[in-house]
Amino acid sequence: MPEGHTIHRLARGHRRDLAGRRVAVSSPQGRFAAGAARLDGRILRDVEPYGKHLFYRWEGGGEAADGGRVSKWEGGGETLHVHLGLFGTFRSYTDEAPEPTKGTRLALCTDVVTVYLAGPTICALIDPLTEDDLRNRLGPDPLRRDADPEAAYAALRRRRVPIGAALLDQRVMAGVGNAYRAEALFVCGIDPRRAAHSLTRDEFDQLWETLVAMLRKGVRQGRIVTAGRSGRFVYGRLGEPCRRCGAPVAGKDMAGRTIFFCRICQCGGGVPAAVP
DNA sequence: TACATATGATCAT
DNA sequence: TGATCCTATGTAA
Repeated sequence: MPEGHTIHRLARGHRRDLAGRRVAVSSPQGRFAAGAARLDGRILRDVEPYGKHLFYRWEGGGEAADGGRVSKWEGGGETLHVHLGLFGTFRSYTDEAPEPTKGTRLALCTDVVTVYLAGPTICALIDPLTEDDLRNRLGPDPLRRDADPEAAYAALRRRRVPIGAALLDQRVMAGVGNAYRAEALFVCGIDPRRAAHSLTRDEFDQLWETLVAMLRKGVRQGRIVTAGRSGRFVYGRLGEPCRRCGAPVAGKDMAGRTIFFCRICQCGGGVPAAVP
């Protein structure tokens, strides 16, 4: 589930349900017990998405358990950082919440909602310097208004890897995952095996616009729908007929994951498919 | 019960 | 490139 659209959608929902409210924070599984104790009972100020990362910001510095000794966690600087990785999932319950599953790392409860987080790659408190380092390593996020596509273009021109690999590199742009890289390259008629730096300016512009449109649609719909009412062009369709030309969809390992593409429709600078 | 699988990322070699 | 970490779900046995 988690590419950038999922993260931005979660941020919206959590901002709506949790921000401005006092939150009971716990870690049923126990692996985030210390962090949860730091946050428990505080008011969530805001939730910010960036690429596949979520940042939860809290009011106040909390009452230090050790009686007020200044630590790096105090002073209002701590932020909850969540990255879902491949397996992470959030679940929200507005009615009665079920018992958390065995792997529930984090529980956030307000008077209106209970949120469970299981399986994240990252669930940790970070200080501002750590957050800076992290964000400086991320390329522009097509879903953010402040995204600067020039930075992504410049990064692509420097890469000596295939464009299909470069799109998964979060330093190039943040938020694109295995499904969107395949779908966007298909729509733009770009062969994923081409060198990243070989993209023309026009090709890059079209690719960026396509990703912005696709990701936004994903946020609206809560799932990745790129072809027609409920389908996808190539992602996960190995061997099935291409929706444009009928040739079997190809699969190839690229950057450790399978890239799906059409050898006919994406032969270099092929004719672009219709943008959804 | 066991296993395969999944839209991610890091670290070691 | 391969090993590793994280969890839930669906299918096979």
